[in-house]
Amino acid sequence: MRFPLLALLAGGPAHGYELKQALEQRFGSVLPPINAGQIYTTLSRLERDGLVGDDAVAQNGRPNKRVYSLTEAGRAELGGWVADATPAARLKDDFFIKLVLARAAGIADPAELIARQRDAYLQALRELDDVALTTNGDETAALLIEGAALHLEADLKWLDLCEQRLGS
Amino acid sequence: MRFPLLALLAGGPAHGYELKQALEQRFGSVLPPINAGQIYTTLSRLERDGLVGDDAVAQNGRPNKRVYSLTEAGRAELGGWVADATPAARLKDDFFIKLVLARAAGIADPAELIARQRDAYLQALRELDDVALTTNGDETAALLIEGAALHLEADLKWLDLCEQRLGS
DNA sequence: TGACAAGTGGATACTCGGTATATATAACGA
DNA sequence: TCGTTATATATACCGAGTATCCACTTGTCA
Repeated sequence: MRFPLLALLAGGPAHGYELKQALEQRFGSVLPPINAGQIYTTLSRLERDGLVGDDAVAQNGRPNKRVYSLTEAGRAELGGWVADATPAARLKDDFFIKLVLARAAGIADPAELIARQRDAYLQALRELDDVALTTNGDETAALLIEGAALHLEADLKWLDLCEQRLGS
Repeated sequence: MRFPLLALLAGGPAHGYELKQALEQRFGSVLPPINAGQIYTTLSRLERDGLVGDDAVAQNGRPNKRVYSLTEAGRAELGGWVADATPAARLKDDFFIKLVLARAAGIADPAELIARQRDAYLQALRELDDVALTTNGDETAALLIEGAALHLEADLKWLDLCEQRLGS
């Protein structure tokens, strides 16, 4: 959450609510709704770390708006994030851990686990197709969906592999 | 962490240190080392939730060992975990968010970002190959590595897609 | 033999991401 | 005018993960 907020602030000062809306506008059609609280807690951490500054703007009647802007340190931090490649991670897989441990404990048939998981992935793929139909012209959403589909296809291939190895 | 511990306890009562060793034995060759603290905090949460019970075992000189075992509720919870498919998730992608926001803020060239990310994925693939050479005969590790490789290949395909769409 | 590392066994404090919920007020339509 | 939605922020809480500390035993090597 830190860096997305910094990236948005690179476009100019903004207060929490604006940042939330900007994120929802860009990703809201496919990503789960953002919790407002997280925006504010993250902003206060960024401020604590000296990456953003805070100007209070008085409003009639309402509580003050807090307008955040990037500091030089924040701009540098953001530059580093953009310059560095995003780490790949992704070695740990929840289903695989379940498969291995459930087999070891003798509490499930691996073949059944794999079959059920395959059904779930296929179902998820179909749901992605449905979502894709509702996002007319939204390039960002379309790409996100295709990325998810590619990952699901990789997961399905992996299930096949697991089936072969564990069957033999 | 909760369910893996429950799954291990399905094989019989054990104390924290044994659970840590069991996990490391199965996954240690490829997954990052487990922090012991997390085992104990998770066990205490499981106990708070009534999923495991705790017998203190006195030891000469040392502090007591705490031997945990599954309760009926814990066994039921574990059964539910095994029976349900693991959710797919994976719509949110850190690199993609970076790509979209950095482009919008005008602080990076999308083509460059993609090129750098591709290099990083290719490098990660090579590193996976290296790790694969060191895990002779460990079926679990081999599968985990092949799964990671499949995901990286999906990521690479996705980068190609992003390049096409953003280039046009 | 004496020192130092490694193993056994456990606990606490802290950070971050995420969720839920509380609190005001304004605008707007039924 | 009454309820809903939008504006705007804040706090409390949880789980995952990391770092660090404690205490005692065993092995090992100079």
